[in-house]
Amino acid sequence: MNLSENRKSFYITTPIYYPSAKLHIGHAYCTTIADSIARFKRLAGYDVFFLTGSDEHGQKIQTAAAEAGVTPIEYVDRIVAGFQNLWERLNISNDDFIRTTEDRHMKLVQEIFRRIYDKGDIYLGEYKGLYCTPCESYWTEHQLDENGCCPDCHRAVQEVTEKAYFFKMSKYADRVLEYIENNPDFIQPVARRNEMINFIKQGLEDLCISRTSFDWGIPVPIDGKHVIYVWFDALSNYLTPIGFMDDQEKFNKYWPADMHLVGKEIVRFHSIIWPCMLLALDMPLPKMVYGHGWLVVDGDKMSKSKGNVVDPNLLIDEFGADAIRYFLLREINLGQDGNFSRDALIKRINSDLANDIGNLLHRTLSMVTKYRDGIVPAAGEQDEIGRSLIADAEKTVADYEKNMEAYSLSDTIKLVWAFIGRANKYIDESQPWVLAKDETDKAKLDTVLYNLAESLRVSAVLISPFMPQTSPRIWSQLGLDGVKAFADVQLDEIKSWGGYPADNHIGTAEPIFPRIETDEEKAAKAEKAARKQAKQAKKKQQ
RNA sequence: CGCGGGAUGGAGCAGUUGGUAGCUCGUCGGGCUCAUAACCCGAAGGUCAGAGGUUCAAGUCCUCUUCCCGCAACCA
Repeated sequence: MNLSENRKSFYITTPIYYPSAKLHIGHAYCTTIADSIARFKRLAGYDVFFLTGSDEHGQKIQTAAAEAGVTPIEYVDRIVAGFQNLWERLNISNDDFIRTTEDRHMKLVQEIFRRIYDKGDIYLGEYKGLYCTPCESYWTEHQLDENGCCPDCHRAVQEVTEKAYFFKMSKYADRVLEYIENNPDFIQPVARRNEMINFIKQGLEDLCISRTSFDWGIPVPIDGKHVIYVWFDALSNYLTPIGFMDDQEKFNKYWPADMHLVGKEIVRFHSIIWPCMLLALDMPLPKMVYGHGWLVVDGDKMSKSKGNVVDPNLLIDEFGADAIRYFLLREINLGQDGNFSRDALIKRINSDLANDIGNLLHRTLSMVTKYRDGIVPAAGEQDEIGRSLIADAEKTVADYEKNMEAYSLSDTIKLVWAFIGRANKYIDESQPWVLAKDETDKAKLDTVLYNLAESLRVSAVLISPFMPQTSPRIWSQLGLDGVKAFADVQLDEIKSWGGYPADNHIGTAEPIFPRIETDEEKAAKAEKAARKQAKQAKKKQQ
């Protein structure tokens, strides 16, 4: 019998991003969160499906492509290649990448349109909007500039009416409200949930789902003059790659989704419009919509006009993917806005990555080399300090799982780093350099070295959802490649102490995170060190 | 009174069902030398935006005020 048949499934999605421009650090943030959760779930033994993609239709794309002198599909092909490249560089482990321009998706959208139409929940009506003719765009009243004109070209807009298909969303408002109220965890965090409840209580209007003013979209199956407008096209992406049209078994395994991770500004679409659509299709609703916060840059909202948009590719070039991932996940509390700054990033890299875990690995390997010719000995009897370290490790793994199941990523990372700190302290407490001087302490030193190697093995596994590149490097330096490929390691394997094989030879040691020093920092550090040395020299003389 | 979020030691943040205010960085002092001028210990520093109220007890609940920030039917 195949064990995998019985595994619990877990389906997680990010929004599909709009390729009108390059992705920025905010997109990377969202996708990194989803990736870390997906990786954790796999580590914990779940059968995971992790989806991201791109939302490629609409007026904006059509216009941008025309300006660039290419066809819309040529235009999006190029930008979407950039998306995929970024995810590769960030080590995003998505199981599929959905593009709304793909055949498989267009067929699905037409199918659900037809089903809901046949049911009588779609009707032809009139869409009234404020239209800017030169820009060929509709605007809402709030989007207009201070003079009530087009926010792009600042010319007058006119109220225009066009025929459009509408989805009877109002019909499902009560049922969605009921679902939200009966499922406290459906919308996270709670602040967003309250907002949504309020919003529905104000009453829902029917939703306009087609346009005739542009044609870069999926044709309405019953009316060639119309293309399907945004929500039916975009939200339904979550159904396409898991077999809605062609693989019922797969579909049943993964639907309903366990988690739609979205930015806070689109919580409404995912927690109201999307459930209404699913109800019209007589389908189960997703278990959770999680609205994460936004990144502000040095305290300012990121925007093109401010020119402070952060390009994740440049950050990866400079600091590496894992450092960026670590910073985003550690520094920002899921669900709240968070601040991104270069200074804070460098501080985190130096203190947490270089000093704490990097140096723990380095000093451990160095002692194994120096005292035991590169072989991690079997542990002798554990003394009290050793036992406390072990107890700490086991508690850390248990708490880790609890926190990750609750999606408290930042708290989880703090827990792991508390353990790394504990291991560093263990070295000071047990003073291996003293033990090394006395042959009668041989067994004690063996135990210390073993405990450190094992602590690092545990740590490498714990950090792997967050830093998927770093873990295998630690694994390799610990000499574990020949024992087991890191990719096959499961969380269960660190739940009890002693998994590091005794008498194993370590690999080649090299710093995993070199410190990043600006010139000023270097100077300040040098000065401080000099002062300290002078003081110590003076003391010796006395 | 459109809806909502935030205001906590120099900086960035935690504070679960109300019960002596924590973390990281930085600063200062000490220890150690295996290590990436790293690591470990200790200290200083906050009347928790302001005012009032509930309570034996409030950063935590209620009211008001001030300031910042989102959303307001396609900016993650």
